[in-house]
Amino acid sequence: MNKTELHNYNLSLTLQSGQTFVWDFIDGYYYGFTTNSVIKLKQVKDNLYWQTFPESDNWKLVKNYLRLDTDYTTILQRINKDKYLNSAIKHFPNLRLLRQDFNETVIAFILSARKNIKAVKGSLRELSKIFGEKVTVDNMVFYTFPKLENLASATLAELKDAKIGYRARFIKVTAKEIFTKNLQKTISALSEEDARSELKKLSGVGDKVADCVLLYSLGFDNAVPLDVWGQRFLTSYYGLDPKLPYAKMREWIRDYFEGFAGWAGQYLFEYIRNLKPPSQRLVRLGRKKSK
DNA sequence: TCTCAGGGGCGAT
DNA sequence: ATCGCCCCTGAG
Repeated sequence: MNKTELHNYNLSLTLQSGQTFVWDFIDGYYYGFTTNSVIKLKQVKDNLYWQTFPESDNWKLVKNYLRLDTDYTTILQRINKDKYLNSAIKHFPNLRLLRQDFNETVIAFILSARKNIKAVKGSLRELSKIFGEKVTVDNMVFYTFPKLENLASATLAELKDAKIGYRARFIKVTAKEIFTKNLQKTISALSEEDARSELKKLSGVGDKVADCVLLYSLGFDNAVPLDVWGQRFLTSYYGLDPKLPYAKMREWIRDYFEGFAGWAGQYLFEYIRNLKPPSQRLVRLGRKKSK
């Protein structure tokens, strides 16, 4: 494998942090699938061992994905402004944000609606198995992330084989929309506000999913996906009214963290999900009875 | 076997 | 702005 230096980067934590669903930890290595490649990674202290398949040695892909061109130290200083962030940073040192492919991010987070992380991972692997391309690495079979044109031309029944339920229609319509209009290119060139607006026109994409794409793919550090957990830390830690609409909550946290709310949100997300302080009762959010 | 929530979004009102 | 519903899974 190739080897390069890697500083202030917790690869394991980052790849398991819920911003991505495509990585598996097998025999000491992380294997992740993307549109054209499977990536194999391992961190040993300040070194990164890496390889790509079937095209080998694609450093550009790895470097871009891991978002190594980031002034992490400065960002940490900016967001470390209260006891919650201070504690989160201590518990989850060197947690980073990735820069994932646009198409992959849109598809993955459309799937995440009303699904848990494990279920999203399962569905993505099913879709890849059905619509991706087989790649054998270390005598194991992986499948590349499905291309949009394949998802767009699939039948709803085929898509539903991936256990994605009502999201099948969203995936099909949005894949076709992005592919035919080349939206990856046009949206990538927009400002954060305009990009959010365009993203929300896509089927299955609302505020939360749009913010995921803005932060995890397009690199807008101040975009914050406020899922149920985000709304919980805002109400539990910072005293926001649970009834505040999404846009108001977003406005508050963006104002508070001044430019890097996305990073702060990622730390707080890990913190509240994994530590769950016993003193704090989790707020129940907007679940209606369903029969 | 049953209940419940899961990193929401859509469409009707 | 609010509300019922959407399909399915994993956990308890």
